[in-house]
Amino acid sequence: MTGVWQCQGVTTTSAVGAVRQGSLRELNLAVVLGRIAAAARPPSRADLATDTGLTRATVSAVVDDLIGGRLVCESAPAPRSGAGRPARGLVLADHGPAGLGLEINVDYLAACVVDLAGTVRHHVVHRADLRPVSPADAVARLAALAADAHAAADREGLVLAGATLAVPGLVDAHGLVRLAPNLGWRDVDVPGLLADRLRIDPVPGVPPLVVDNEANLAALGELHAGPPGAPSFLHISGEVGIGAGIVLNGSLFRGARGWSGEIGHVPVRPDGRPCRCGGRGCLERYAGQEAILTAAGLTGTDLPADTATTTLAGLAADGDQAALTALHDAGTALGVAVSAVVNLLDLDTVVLGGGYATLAPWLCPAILTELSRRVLTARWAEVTVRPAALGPRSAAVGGAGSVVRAVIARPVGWLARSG
Amino acid sequence: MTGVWQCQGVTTTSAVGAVRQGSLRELNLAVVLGRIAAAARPPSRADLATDTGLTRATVSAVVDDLIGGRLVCESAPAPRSGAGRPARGLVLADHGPAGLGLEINVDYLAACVVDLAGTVRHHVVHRADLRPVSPADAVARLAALAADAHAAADREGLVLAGATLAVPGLVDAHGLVRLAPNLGWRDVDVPGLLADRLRIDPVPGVPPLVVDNEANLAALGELHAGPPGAPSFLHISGEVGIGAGIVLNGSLFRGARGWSGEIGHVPVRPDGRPCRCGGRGCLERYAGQEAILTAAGLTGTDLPADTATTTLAGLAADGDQAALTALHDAGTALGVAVSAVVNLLDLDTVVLGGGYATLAPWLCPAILTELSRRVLTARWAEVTVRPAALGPRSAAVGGAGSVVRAVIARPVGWLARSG
DNA sequence: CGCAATTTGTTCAGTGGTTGAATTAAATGA
DNA sequence: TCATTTAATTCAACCACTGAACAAATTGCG
Repeated sequence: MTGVWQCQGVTTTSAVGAVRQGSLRELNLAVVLGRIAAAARPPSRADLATDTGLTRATVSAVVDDLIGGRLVCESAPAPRSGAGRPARGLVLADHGPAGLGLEINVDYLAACVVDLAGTVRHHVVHRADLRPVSPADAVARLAALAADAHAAADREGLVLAGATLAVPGLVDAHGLVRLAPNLGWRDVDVPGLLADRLRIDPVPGVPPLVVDNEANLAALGELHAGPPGAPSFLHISGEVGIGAGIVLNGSLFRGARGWSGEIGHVPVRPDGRPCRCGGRGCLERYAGQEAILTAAGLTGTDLPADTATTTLAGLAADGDQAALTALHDAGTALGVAVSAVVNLLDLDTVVLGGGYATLAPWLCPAILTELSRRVLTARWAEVTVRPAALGPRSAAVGGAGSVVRAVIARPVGWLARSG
Repeated sequence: MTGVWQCQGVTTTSAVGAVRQGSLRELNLAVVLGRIAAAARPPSRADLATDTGLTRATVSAVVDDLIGGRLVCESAPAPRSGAGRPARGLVLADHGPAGLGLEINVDYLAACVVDLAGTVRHHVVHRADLRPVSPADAVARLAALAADAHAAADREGLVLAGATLAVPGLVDAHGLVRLAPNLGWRDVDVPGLLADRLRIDPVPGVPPLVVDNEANLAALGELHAGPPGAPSFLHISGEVGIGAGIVLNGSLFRGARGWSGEIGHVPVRPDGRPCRCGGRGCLERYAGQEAILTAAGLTGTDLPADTATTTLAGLAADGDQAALTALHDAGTALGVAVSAVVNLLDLDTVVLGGGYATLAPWLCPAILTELSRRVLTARWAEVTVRPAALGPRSAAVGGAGSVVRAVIARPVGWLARSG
């Protein structure tokens, strides 16, 4: 008896819709555009044909549609070795659809524009303490930043296809911010306040405004910034609270209600300090921004959070003992929580984002120590812990990126819109 | 500005292969068969047409292929209300392909046959302490059970399309059992020992033998036994060790290397009892079978594990204080670990399987108490904790089910095989 | 310089599979 | 008995992919 032996079964094709006649072209448009987006260097039509298994004739037809829709451009012919007609490289258009990324956080507002290729074409961060500001006022200020971003996009020949707003809290399926504890918000209808001010010409299949948790979007940003593929990793955002975005097999896992990633209340000392969540010994009480700053003796200085983090990093770099101890202890607590996650999900990568991105050099050793002690499979397979590629404040960029990914995933919507 | 407002972004179409001409029919065969499998009552061709969006003509053609391939049968016309030609109901064939499920566990062997519809057509459990038995001998005994199952399938007109073997340990991508601690196995090449004895006529697209972790397969069994849909839940198997199968959006999540679900070593008392994994205060030390039995005063009785569990359940039912306390404490430990998982993944359901299935009535209250204390979103959304629908020892059934799911997910393989 | 070799991209008749409308089939109800 | 209603099939039309042939553009060798 011969056959291919494999351990893991076939992944069941999750309720894919039926394939109608027209869906055929629709799907192939998405496949070809996806390959162009994922390719390391500009592929030729012939490359795409061998890559996808389609014939060159089909690929040419599909690419013609994509070029006609201004999603793809022909780049300068790549320098080729060997004989034969030189290939014409295909790249994502730098003047087509773009995504608008927005963020409301505790101590800043942000807006950015990301083009199809994932390049950040515009990015503005506006520092301000938003805690004393009403939701309506905060949204009004954000709308001004969004208008600037819109103008910048116009100047660069980009068309905004949708917007994504990152908030530090729980968001329900309708975009309602159910709870943003560190902002003091509860049941705020952000889409209702913001939607009419954005003036986005809707693209079929692309939601004009998505509101999502900041940690989720930062994880998405990390996903798109990294090499193509379907990685699984945990992205931990250390802001005032601690949130995590979970990327599994290349897509964000949001949980049954979109509220996944609440790692801040994993117990790391079950009989430890009481937490405002009602539990005891939650991670947030040992590795949250406040806990670290207090342990390092930086409390009461009334610095903005990001400045305090930078100060702390500076102290640690200078060898300040209190800072080093505080960071080591926080790293240990993080390590306990992360070990549980890695044991459960068998992840091979943990990304430190938000404030942790800056503090990563001093957090990593303690985290790795805990991982090697507590992860059952540590002997066979390494777990990588690294700072976020996009650095802190990446949620807006991740959100904008998710808009263009939506266009790339279903290009027909865009093509139908612009004749 | 109008449009659909939604919180969560579009799920990116994960690297789907290109759609060739022939794939069209291939995909629609899968879609239609999937709907027939998922339907609550036998659907008619017309039902399928409105359901899938295909035309009735196309559905008829597709269904003809499926009936010709003996995957689907016409059932007796369903009693219809109202006028009109009565519909002919379509059901999965009870004489077509079937799956062989096998299990090697610490104290029993099992083999079963499951047909397309998910009905268990044959099931044999052979009790034996496998710890003193060599892997080769254990596989030889299992092969005898498998031969019986094969004969039973033949008698019922079923054709085995593939086999799945459940083992209580870590399995790598090649089917190698890297470590089965409670069985004392290490780096055992089970496919090499078993494959040639199974005599399975391979079906294209269906792996002839899959080896997987027992907890994963039990979770798959639970998934298929439940209502159709794409649920997310955690299935906890309490055997000698504690394993978990994680089902996310209707598919099993296996992790980067297939080793997800190691919940037994989540710390629930970080400075608690030392564990053989090297950590301290692991869940297994508080809610593992040994820990519970010891706490209940049932240790040293040298009973087989399942008998001991039944005995314990009997004592608890009779109000034995030691048993009740032991179960309450185990439930509390489980609740701490489960809370962490629920906070992280936002699951709405936790299923108690393996030995826990029997003990669920006494474990649930303590688990629910911890959940309500520790889960941040508990106020908005309930978490259901329930015993496994398939009961204990469901891994073999789940494995057999995963074989038929593979056939349903890609029926062309089967159709190509049998003219 | 010229020509074969090579690779890219396009053209075009052919085909598979879906489409939509018309038709047949089989029941209910007035 | 016949109009009404719903189910399923038939068939010409059509859409998008296929495969082979062809045109285009470059390298390399004599």
